[in-house]
Amino acid sequence: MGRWQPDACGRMMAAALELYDERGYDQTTVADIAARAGVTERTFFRHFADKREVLFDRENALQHAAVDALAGAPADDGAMSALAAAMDAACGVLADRRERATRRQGVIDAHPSLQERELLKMAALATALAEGLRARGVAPLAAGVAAEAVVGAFRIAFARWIAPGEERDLREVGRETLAELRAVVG
Amino acid sequence: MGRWQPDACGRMMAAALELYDERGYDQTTVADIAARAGVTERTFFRHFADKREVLFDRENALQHAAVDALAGAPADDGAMSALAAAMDAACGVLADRRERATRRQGVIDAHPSLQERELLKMAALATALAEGLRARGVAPLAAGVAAEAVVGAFRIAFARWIAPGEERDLREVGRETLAELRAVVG
DNA sequence: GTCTATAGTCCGATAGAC
DNA sequence: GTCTATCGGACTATAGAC
Repeated sequence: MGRWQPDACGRMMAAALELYDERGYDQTTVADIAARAGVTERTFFRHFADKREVLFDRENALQHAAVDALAGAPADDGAMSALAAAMDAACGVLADRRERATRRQGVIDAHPSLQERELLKMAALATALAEGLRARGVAPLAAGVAAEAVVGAFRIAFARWIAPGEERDLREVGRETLAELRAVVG
Repeated sequence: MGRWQPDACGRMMAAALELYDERGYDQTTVADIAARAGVTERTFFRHFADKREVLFDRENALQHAAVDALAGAPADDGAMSALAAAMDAACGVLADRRERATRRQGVIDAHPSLQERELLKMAALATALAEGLRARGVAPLAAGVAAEAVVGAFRIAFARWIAPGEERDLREVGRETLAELRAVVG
């Protein structure tokens, strides 16, 4: 065992979520987070680009799962079928973390800066999915609008899933939301 | 004539766009903008919440035009027809400002912070349109997914419109993009 | 690990319009 | 007088530079 406690990154992420939740984002300084995680301020900024980024998965597990599922969908599936598989995969990543996802989203919803960062991540997801569709031979314009629509549906499905009283699995809510998208747009 | 030159707000917005364009967002300080506009730093922050906000219309003309058009659509129009009217109205607001819109978007595309802010504005637009649809009697879930999809289409239409070589009116590009959305999702 | 620039806030003061 | 807009300076924290 080395000089430092292991998993400084994970400790900072946990400390940040706790503090943002307890006393609010504005009332929490990076120094507070670093102190609770047992590191220095400098270490925080070596791991995370800014105070917001600590709330977001640096591995981008959600995006990778979605993009992989898209690429793995049967070649003769249409754009929407492939996107449905991607959405299912994305939902699967979060499905067993409802508790933590709810707390995290509460923090994000409470501060516009955090909402902005989340929207940027979602936009990156849409861009990646559109790229994946084009790689499957979908026309560029169709790929763009379909990816945007499905990511929008994902955001809504997620919001419904963490709402009080919702008991279903995220994948089920996602499928229902996607069906609604087809119904209302088509 | 008073002690101050009129339209300090407009001068700051113009100065900011010029400076962000000329030397980049990071290389421009609020003091630079204030100096070029002939005001002090303090005055800048009285008008704009932060350094990013100066690039965004405080009147929210786009959102108002879209929401008004949505409310004014025939009562027996479905969600997508009403949203098409809203999109057309939104396109109309920008249609005769292609030059300025292109320059502004170039600045935004060059910096993630500005993209985040823009995405927040778009999310607000989607929320407002979803609310407008619910007021028209559209079911909440359908209203949400339809509004998200159409705002996504609007963003793509806008990007295509300002692309080099595109000669058509934004409204025409918008209608085509919306048709593509219906085709690929339905 | 230290140092610094700059974003952004808070206090109050002041000058003009009405 | 009230109302609104500008200005001055001090202050903290973020974020990047050295």
